[in-house]
Amino acid sequence: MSAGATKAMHPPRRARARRGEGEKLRTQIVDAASRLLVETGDEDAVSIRAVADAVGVTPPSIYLHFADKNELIFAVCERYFDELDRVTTAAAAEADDPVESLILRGRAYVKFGLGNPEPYRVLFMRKPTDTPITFQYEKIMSSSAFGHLRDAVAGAVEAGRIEGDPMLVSLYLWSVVHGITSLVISKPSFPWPEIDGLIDDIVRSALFGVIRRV
Amino acid sequence: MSAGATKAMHPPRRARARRGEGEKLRTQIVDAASRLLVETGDEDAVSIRAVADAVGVTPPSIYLHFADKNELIFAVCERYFDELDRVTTAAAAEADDPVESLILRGRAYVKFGLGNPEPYRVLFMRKPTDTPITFQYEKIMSSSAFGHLRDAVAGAVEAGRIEGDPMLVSLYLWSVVHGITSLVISKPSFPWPEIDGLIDDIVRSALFGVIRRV
DNA sequence: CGCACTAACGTAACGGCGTTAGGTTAGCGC
DNA sequence: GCGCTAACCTAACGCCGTTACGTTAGTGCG
Repeated sequence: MSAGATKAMHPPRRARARRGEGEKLRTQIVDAASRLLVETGDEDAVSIRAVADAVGVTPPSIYLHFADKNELIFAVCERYFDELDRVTTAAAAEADDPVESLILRGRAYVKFGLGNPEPYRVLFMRKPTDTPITFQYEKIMSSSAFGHLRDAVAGAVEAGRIEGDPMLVSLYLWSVVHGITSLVISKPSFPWPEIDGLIDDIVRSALFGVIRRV
Repeated sequence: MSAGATKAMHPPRRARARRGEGEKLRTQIVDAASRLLVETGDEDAVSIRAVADAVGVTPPSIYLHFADKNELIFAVCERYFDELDRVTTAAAAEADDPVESLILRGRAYVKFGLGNPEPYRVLFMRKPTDTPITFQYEKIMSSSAFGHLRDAVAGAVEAGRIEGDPMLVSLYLWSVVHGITSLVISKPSFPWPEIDGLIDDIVRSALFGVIRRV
């Protein structure tokens, strides 16, 4: 498979942390892993050994702060969870109309995913056996991103602009934006039409399916 | 990570094939890999060594017929490509109405994906760098499954039942069914509502967004 | 019948990976 | 100044994909 990116590029051995400051290593590990992920754009390049090298520490030291490799990778990608919420919330605020606001929110979701493909893949396209259980349920359900979507949909329903159960409609809209996002991530060489137009088209068609007719 | 499933379960050494029958090994390899994939339900259990063991041959012999591991795994999953077309085509034939037929087709797509999660993951949810280029473009574009969808959409447009460019609408519908499929595959522990109802709800809402109003 | 040729494999090894058992060092309290 | 323990390191296991190269056995030919 051959994934390794940087090799044998030991920075100077990290100085041992002082007593009571053992947690400093944890953030240094996450920072290094995060840097590796964005620089290589390849999850496989973020190996325990590569991260340890980047921090200036030996591989087993990683396990002082993470149970296994997955825990580390998800610790890195968890940061993108919050940013996804920030980005979609900001986009949704650009329109007053509830439906138009949902459209902007959907577009922002897709563009964020396409702009951060590897974190998105880890968070939303992974095999469940390689996904910590909290990232299958609570972390999503209680995430601001999903909560804000549900609130927005519920608001649009109350305003009489959208029909249906807010939860079902939210899952529907999530499916749509996740669908195009993950397809483009997985098949970038597919002859997609102009991407911005496609996204707009898809999101609008999707919302048109649950809109309240006059 | 620890993926290995069966270990040291050598079946008797395979007898060498006769002259001119070297291709027999290839199908035996694909068969064994396919069996491993469905039995374990885990792509990682399909290692070169495990497949070689199952066939009764040594690991390097795999490379007589496959350039690398990905080529083998996709050779296995390619079979599901055809079955996906068969299943969706059969489902679509159950209704005369073009729109209702598309709904049935969509539901069949999702259920097939959920029924074969690992092959679906390999075919449609993988990292592009681990996906043979032909599976990003030609194999999909020229696949009967996608072609039949486009034909069905085009027919519905000509019949005046659906609005829009057939290609764009097809990509839209594909995004929707792939979206819910991949989400459920990736997050099976998410508190989904009753799944059959959800699928039907989503597919109907999606088609409602491109239907022609009277 | 025997022999060279080559198709159809096998042997041995390289460098990587995640992970674990157990040892070592250094700062702080007493 | 001394023991305790937090904060690491050493060494290794067993797996992985992949490669260079050696071996065996059918088969057409003389």
